Amino acid sequence: MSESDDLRHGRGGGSGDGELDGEDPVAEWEFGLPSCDDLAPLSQALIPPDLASAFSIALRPSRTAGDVNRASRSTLTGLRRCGSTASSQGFSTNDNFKSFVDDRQSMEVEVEVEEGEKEEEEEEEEEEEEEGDGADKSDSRKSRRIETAEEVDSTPRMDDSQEDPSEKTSKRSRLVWTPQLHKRFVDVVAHLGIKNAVPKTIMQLMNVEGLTRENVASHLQKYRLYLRRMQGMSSEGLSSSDQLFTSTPVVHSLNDVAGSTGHGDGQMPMPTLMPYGAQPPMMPMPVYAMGHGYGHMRMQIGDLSGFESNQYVTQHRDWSSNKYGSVASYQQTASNEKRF
DNA sequence: CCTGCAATAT
DNA sequence: AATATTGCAG
Repeated sequence: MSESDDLRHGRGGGSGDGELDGEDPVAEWEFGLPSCDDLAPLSQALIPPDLASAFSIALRPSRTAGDVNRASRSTLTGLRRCGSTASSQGFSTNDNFKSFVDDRQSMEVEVEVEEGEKEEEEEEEEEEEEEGDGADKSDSRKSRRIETAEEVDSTPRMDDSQEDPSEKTSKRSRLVWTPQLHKRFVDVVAHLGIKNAVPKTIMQLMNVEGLTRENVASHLQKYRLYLRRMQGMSSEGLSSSDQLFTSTPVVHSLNDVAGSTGHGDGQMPMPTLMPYGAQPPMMPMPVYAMGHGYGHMRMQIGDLSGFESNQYVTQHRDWSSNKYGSVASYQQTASNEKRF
């Protein structure tokens, strides 16, 4: 109990905290999220033409405007949530948020159907780095379900009969934290800094339709536990005094210290301190690390500063159907939080 | 009211 | 097993 205090930095009280009210965080939020970079060209075929032809796969015209548009027709639904919550907290920064919000349906949550089994989830997210020079990268990746028909429709599916996208009263089934969703979560958290990384704010910044504060809170709780473990281990071997100094380069408390730790790359934010080979036998944190079938743990960078494009070296195309355009670019000023 | 966290439920 | 809920303390 007492130990948990380090995480709570008294922000509760009342909403007022002054921190949120300020413009600082808000300003940073603007570029906070991944967007253009991730923008995986939906209109782009997932498989190279040559490869496709090699397998006699007919490349469909690709999902262009049509499909994309289809996937994004549920517009302002996201606004309702953001709007209401925002106002309740005095978030009048709509202008800034607008960037995200405006993009509305940036990402739909996926819901698990309890009785019905789970069909395939989203597609893959292969490591499409642009190593260019490397060239030794054969495309012999795993050619998974290549033609996953439409995927992202929109609006979370409820278990079966409960459909009331309007508002509450609808029992959202369990939310499935897909790697994409988690990534978004991590990105937001990482760039919010421990100070503002609270459920409500995270939820708002993630701007995922259907995401509730509870969803985030629950996930956040788990995420924190995970981080704690990591930190605990890494600092364990070192002199305990380091902890006292809180100057440990690691993600000391969450990821506010060196903004660099944030975002892994879809995986967990690995503290820069931990050697890649030093991974514990098995870290429980499935969803992100490998979750369902995404067992590839590619590099876990760990440093990268920021939100720039760096983090996506390994994988792009994330929240599939969303066209971020306005948000544009979190410049790199993203020195993000910390300080203060 | 909101957060964080453990325990507990599904 | 992964999430959701609940209860409690701040």
